[in-house]
Amino acid sequence: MTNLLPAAPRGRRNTSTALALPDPAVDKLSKARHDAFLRARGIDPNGPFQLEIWPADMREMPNDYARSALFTVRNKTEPRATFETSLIFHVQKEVKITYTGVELRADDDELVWQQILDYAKHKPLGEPIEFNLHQLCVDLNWSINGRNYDKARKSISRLKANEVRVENERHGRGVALSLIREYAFQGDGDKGTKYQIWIHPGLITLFAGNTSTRVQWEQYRELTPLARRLFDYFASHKAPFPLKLDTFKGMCASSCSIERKWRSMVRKACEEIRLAGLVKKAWVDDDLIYVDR
DNA sequence: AGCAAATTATGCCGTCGGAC
DNA sequence: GTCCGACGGCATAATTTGCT
Repeated sequence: MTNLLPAAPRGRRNTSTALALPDPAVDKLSKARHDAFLRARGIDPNGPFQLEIWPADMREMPNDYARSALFTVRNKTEPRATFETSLIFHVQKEVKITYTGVELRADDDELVWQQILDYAKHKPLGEPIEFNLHQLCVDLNWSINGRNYDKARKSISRLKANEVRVENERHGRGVALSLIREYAFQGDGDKGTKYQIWIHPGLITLFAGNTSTRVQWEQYRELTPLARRLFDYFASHKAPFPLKLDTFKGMCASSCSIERKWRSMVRKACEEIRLAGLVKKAWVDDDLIYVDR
């Protein structure tokens, strides 16, 4: 569905490799460790970096994001919060994510970003990708109307206006980047529909090796936000440990204050991912969420 | 009048609180 | 546990308005 994009330039038609290492103050030791990390995963640390081309019916997300509260689930009556270098909840203690910007929700931002990455996979990271809002809405299965165009515009703007800092021991160094590095559009900001987007090459760190998760897009994009986050967790593990109800609540940054209510919502989400055919079985027992894939 | 665009009405959805 | 309602976003239908 990305036929408005040119075919992937596979060759080594290089843009400046200086782009590849944007951090001016990176010390040699940390760079060496990071280079080794990339090399060990078959990636030339000098770039150019390109996402692996996953199948057209799938989308991909870094595990470090999938298991964190970067994308939240809250009632839409609750206004989006603003964060400034706030520590974002993460299931694993050894991963530290610090976020600055407007709260991103699983309801829209998560899907929009995944779709944009799908456009981006055809080119080396750092090169502009082009699409229009009609295409985006079709790919998200959002109906084509002005409101959804506006929703997409706002989402793109939120994805641009943030800083996500990920520190994971395994990476060899931390990365701080914005989910969208830069974008341009044609025409009026409120009405433009043709977009150009640049993704930061540093994002490759989060995808390097076996550190990201692929999901069946058709089913995934239809999930309710809560079910989507639940599946994010299960999908990102080969053999998922049972997840504590409370941990999952942290992962969603939910503001639900009634324990029983939370339990019942999660049970519904379990049923939903089962019905979607994404898992064999998912259930809540005592304070744990189990899955059978 | 004839048509399309704009506006309004109606009903559904997901999260969350609360009643029983 | 089930059920219902508030809330605001959304789709769709029904209706009005504006233009030629």
